[in-house]
Amino acid sequence: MTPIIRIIEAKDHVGEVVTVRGWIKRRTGKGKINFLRVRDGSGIFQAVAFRPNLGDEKFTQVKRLTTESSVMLTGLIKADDRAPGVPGGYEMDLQDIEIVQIADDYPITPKEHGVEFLLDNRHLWLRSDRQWAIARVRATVIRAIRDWLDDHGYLLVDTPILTPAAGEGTTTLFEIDYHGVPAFLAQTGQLYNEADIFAFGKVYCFGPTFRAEKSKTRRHLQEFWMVEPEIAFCKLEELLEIEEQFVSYIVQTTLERCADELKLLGRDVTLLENVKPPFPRITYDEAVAMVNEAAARGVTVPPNDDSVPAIEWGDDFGSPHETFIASQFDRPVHVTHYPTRVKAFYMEPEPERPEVCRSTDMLAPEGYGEIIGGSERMSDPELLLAAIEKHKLPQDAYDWYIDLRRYGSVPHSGFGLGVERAVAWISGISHLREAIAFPRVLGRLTP
RNA sequence: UCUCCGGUAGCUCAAUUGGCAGAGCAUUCGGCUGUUAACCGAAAUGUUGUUGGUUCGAGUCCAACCCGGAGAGCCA
Repeated sequence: MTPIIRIIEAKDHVGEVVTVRGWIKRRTGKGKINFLRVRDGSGIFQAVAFRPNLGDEKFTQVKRLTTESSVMLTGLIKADDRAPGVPGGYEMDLQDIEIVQIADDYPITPKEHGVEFLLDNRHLWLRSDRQWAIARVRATVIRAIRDWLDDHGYLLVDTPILTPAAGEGTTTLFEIDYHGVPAFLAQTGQLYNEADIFAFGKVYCFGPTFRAEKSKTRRHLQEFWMVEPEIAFCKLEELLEIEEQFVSYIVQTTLERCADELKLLGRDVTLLENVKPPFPRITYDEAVAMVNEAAARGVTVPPNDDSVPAIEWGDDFGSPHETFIASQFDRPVHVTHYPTRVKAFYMEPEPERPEVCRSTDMLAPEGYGEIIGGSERMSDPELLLAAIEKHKLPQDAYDWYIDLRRYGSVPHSGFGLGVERAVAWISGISHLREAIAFPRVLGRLTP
């Protein structure tokens, strides 16, 4: 019985006879030699089946292997510069083979496929090199998120997914039947996070969130994962520092741990190496001036090379504006102090200038858009009550939320980071649908 | 919801002015000792998204609808 190893461990077993269990990605052959590209989840390498070494009977079995057939392969691990794979450079000289199953005709071929076909076959598409690399980047990003927060005194406190009508942007909520009462899938855990900080100081929630927006772009999913830290005794300025330390750690950790995966994805990592504090900070006022100056010059932005439209002070930025602003910097940029009227009711107004609020968006470079939205929250109960009235929200639904400001209110801040947007940005992939195993894009619920 | 683009073999696409429905890949068979989307030879592959219309004749023109993609708005 030979030892069973994972492909990623092959480099530690050069000169040994071992067994690898996995799937045939592709078989190519030339007469008495066949090359098996093998995947086992940990990595990708090739096994070389050479008829004189393997014997006629086993070689005949090798030639029966179809794409995605499952096998147990035993052979000698050799270092060879010609050997492709991830990490590559090592291959198996095949000595024995046990076929677990000969796979039926596999629908996904090495040639190009359309988006619809691939999404219909998402359960199989996940087996491809590229999806494997993205899944590993995602897992690494999530681990970095949790490590950083856990190591910096944040307590994980999960927030509910089934929520009552909160009155804010109800058109974007998925409604469900909660035993005869309408309920909604959560689009944020933030309000609950605010309750949690008064009990636990610094908290985060991490889970799926739901937006029923009719958004059909590369930057939108109906269901996506978001991490939302919330911090007591924290004002906007401190929040900005936390955000950039957090994002830098995620990016640098992923660069370190997923070098092979990013290489497979063709990511230009030099653009990520810059992602270290401090990040540039501009105000909404400055951003508006930048945009309008660019609009006057007729600057165009990807993806369609449309010119940057002018903006009037007080309006929110559209995607082309954000793309342009982010393109002016070599790392993510904080844009702070948005007009109060375009932001959520709970954001703390700037005391000297209440028409703007102590909000911040972090825009990722390379057109990936807003990856973080955050703010200092309103801490005064009277101001909050007035804001709820001004936004014509049902006051009784917010009784508990106002309570938080009545029993030991403190300045506090928090933000939400979209996991798929972060993964897409770090991976350099163009569409969020590849940043999660089973994406929920508008108009699709399967597989 | 709006704007633009598309739907032809299992997959990716082609088809001239409206005139016999075609390739490559995948599949099957044969050949070859270093392949990286192998190569060479052979075989097999169709309700052209749906419905209706114009026409001697429609993949091609017209209308409606269905599905998909890109973008806008909104957001992470």
